[in-house]
Amino acid sequence: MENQKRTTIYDIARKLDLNASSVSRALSGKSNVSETTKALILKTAKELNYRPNSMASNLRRGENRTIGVVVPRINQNYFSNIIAGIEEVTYQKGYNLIICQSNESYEREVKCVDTLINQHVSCIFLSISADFENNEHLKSVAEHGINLVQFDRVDDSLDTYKVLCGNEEAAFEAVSHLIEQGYKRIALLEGPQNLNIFKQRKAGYLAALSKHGFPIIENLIIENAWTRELGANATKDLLSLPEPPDAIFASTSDFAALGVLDVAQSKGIKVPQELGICGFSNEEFTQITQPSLTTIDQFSKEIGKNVANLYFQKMKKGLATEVGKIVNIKPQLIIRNSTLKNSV
Amino acid sequence: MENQKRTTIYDIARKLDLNASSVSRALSGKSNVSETTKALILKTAKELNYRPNSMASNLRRGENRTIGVVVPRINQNYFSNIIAGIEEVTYQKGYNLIICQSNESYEREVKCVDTLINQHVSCIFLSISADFENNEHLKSVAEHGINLVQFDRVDDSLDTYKVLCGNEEAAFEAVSHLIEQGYKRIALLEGPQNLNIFKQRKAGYLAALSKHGFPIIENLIIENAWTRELGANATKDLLSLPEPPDAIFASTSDFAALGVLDVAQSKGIKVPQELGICGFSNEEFTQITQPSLTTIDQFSKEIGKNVANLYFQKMKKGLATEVGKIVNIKPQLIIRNSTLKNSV
DNA sequence: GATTTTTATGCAATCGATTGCTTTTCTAAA
DNA sequence: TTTAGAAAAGCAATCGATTGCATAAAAATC
Repeated sequence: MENQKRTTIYDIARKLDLNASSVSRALSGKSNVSETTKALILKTAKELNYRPNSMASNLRRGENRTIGVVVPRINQNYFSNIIAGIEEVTYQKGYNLIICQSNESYEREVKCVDTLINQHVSCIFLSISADFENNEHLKSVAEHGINLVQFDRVDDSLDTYKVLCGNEEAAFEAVSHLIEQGYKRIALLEGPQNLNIFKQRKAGYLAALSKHGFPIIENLIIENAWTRELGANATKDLLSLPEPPDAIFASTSDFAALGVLDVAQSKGIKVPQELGICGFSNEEFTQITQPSLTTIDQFSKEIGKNVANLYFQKMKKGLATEVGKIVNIKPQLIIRNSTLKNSV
Repeated sequence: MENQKRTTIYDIARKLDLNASSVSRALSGKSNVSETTKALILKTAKELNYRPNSMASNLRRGENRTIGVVVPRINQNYFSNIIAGIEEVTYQKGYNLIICQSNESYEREVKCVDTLINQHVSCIFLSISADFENNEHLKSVAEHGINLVQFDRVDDSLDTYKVLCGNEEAAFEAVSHLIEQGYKRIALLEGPQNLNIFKQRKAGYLAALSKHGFPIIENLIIENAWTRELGANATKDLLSLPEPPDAIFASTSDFAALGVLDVAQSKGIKVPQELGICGFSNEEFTQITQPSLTTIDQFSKEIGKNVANLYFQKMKKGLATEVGKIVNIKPQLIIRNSTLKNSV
């Protein structure tokens, strides 16, 4: 069963005493085949259970209707939603997706990109890994004539198409909201600063503080609190300060915010009255916690769609003007109970 | 930039005044090339920024180190974890993944399988869509000499490799647990019965009832309550019965269980004292709800790994004995507060 | 009926890498 | 120095589909 030969256009041609070229033309709907033979070819193709060999036609045409996607983690809500968004568009265009995950490892990211280059994909959609080192591999993509769309975590130094998520803006809004609610000492849980998204979020935080004339207190800024556990640890540290914060902006993720909530609850600290909490990403669970968590929705599926559309609508058509190379998906602050100090 | 030619083995051969076959042998590490020329070839390959064209070599070798995966939805925790598990194994074996989602549509599932067949993938890993109609497309996979591993939602009538999840067993355990906790009228939220996983869960429910001498009450079995909303609606109906249930087993998903909890809370019904709730899948949020939800963990990442290993360890090596064609991943009942009537 | 135009089909090269077979080159034994 | 045997390199076919060009057949025009 394994080694049976698949029928090729030659098999069809032989059976009908035709030339393979006619078969090819008939199957691809070209005009220069008579209706009768065309019908005959289609019929026997079906009879012989013929399937085109995309490897052969891709090779000949020098085009591969396939797009490679590289994300840090497939099974992270944010990314799997982006992929779903991408898939929605590419499927409808008849393109396949090859999906790779870098597992947040730079080395692996490079390998993924390499395979995709070898595969001759038409385009690569990529979001860089947490331990990003340099962009040689990304340059290499362009050198091999492959398009590149970066999204979310991008390398700014490269002039490629990008889909960004207004991180700074969102952080600014979130912190402003906390200030408006009357919180006075707002802490920040920040992510690895080699990723620009985290830099931007920090920048938004700082901008909001300074706009409202709040001092920047270094003690209230905690590095690398990315997970639930790290968020919890950071919170313990923060709350044992002589002057603890009255709000924590977990700019890394909702998971970190959940860690904050864990600690607050175990210490009997009232949220939002004594402690405001704001997360980032609008994970499903944020509306289920008690109290529900204020967070930022990034419209991940939208991002995915935009990434794919950027390729199909701009790059592929050669509309490579400098205008519109960067798309910004404005995130939205979702205000929930965990920061509504005023309304309680 | 788009239309630059990529360097081929011929370019390398020409530059070194060699034949392409030597270049090919050198690059693929074959023995019959002298060490000196080999080194020379490797050097110039690097200089010319050479990348092998997998389309060409796949075509020639008649083998594509690529595996196709078809799932109902990419962005569903359960499936994205399975994919992550699959990817872990396939990556390490140097295989690529082409990922497709059927969006629970039979028509689309067929199309996905078709493209994968055209792509000449080595194997297809598939979980069938909710509106499954027939298995013609799956038969067709085998007819084209492509391996098939079904997982989770499988078509039993086909003799393929399978990874199953002990649904009946799990449901049996869950319902037995409810009975042990003293619940007397246990309702079932069931999923579309054309998917055998839901049939099996129902069977487990019925078996547990009958083992403990409980009557089967048709009114307490609600069809097709798959989402949070449908789960909520079903709960409203159930609770307005003259003799309402004192426990609800949401065999469809944790989302349905969440819908149950929503209604219970809005009606002021105490969980678990007045109403026990059990979900299915161990979604992240189930440990966050108040009370936390009893559910069933399916070890989705494990399932993915097993699917991939089944292919690499058994099928590929031709160990296609009838033994071991089916792997069962035993799920685990996670008991949380939503069903602990006794301990309160 | 002859000629031009259109349409249908065939031929052969091509995409890039692989591989069985042959030829050349080198090494080592006689 | 000759020669058997091994190693290295070349030749050419192949994988399956596509496509420009040539030829044959049919249709349209005069």
